[in-house]
Amino acid sequence: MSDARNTILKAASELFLEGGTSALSVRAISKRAGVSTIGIYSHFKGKQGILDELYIEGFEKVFSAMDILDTNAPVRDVILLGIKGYLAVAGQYEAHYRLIFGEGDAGYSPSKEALAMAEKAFKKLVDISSLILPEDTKVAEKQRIALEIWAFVHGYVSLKHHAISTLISPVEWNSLALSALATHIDAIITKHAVPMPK
Amino acid sequence: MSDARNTILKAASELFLEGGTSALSVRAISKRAGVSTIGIYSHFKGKQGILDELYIEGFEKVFSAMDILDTNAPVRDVILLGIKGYLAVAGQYEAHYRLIFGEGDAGYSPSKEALAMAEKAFKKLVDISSLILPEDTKVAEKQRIALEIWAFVHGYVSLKHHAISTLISPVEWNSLALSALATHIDAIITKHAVPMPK
DNA sequence: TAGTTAATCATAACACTGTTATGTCAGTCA
DNA sequence: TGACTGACATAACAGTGTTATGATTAACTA
Repeated sequence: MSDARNTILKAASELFLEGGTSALSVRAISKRAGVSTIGIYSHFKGKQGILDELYIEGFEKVFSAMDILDTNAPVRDVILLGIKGYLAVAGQYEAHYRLIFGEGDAGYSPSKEALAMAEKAFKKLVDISSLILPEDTKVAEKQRIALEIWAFVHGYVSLKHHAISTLISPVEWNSLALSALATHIDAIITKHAVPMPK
Repeated sequence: MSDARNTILKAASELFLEGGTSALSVRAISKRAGVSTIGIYSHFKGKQGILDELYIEGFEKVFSAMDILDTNAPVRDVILLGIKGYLAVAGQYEAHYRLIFGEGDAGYSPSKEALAMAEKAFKKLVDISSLILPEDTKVAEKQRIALEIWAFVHGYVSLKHHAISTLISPVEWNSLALSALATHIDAIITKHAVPMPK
């Protein structure tokens, strides 16, 4: 019953990792999975359904990469560790990452379930980001800071995917991102520092 | 001679602004331009050629948006003005922006001419970014800072395009980006400040 | 047990995509 | 005049996602 489903999903995931979205045609998936094209439609909601699964798969990777809350290092280093994990996942699962941010297949828009996964990951990011903020910080402000960090990190990843990346010296993008983020996080910390009581 | 060329290009640009990449099929362009599909291939290098023109068009918009060097305001404000222009262009020409950053049509990769335009724009960004750095700063360091700013701004724009944008309060994304960038630029300035002579 | 119902699968087709082979026609140049 | 080059049109090819049609199988029900 769910045997064919897993076979299809495995075939899709493999093709996706190998050749990205361009290698992910319905016929290619069904061929590798050893089923007919109609199988994609009886077990999933067509190609949209397949992409949804991969979208969720990608966010799960990101989610687990940020799983570093239970260390007792300085908060600054904890966050940088989370960013490092994010960058690693983005590099290792580039096709998934591109899909998540619309660089994979124009015309795909995530379903409700896929969006729920994205929301879950963002909440985790908010939790991590909150570590550098005073406890009584409002939720909106916490989200603002989390968005700030996310935008910065994602900006590096996305620029790296851009064709212009060849123009820039082949230095490690990840270390560039990490040092820039370190600077910015320090700026956030000092800005939100509890003022000394008079 | 170049009459048909302009007609085709105009039709393509209109379709692109109206419906993005999904509305930009070779047949749709030729139909609106009143020519045969083969016209796209005799006047351009197929769809790739059309996308190249739009890619360059997009970078030209970005380029001119950063055209604020000749003001004599504080450098910090000059840069923020450039960023404001960048954000405005990104919002107004979303389809172009998505195309530039691979969110438009997977499988498209810019030609040499298109990349040259991108390089030109990046150099301008480096020039602007250099305003907050000491004059004797090395080129590599200037590029590093420019990349930093670009990544941050682009990160906001790209996240705004992401489906998760609905999760976040509908506050103006641009003002969020501007305030975050202001914080970061201040951090850069203080970090690169010429140390007081002992 | 017999009959109905639902899900799975295969074949083939439809409408769409970018691209191109073929052929026509007009203009240019030697 | 004759040869050639470029623009144009028609139609086709190979690919895409999707679905209508029909066959087979499994499960549940009367």
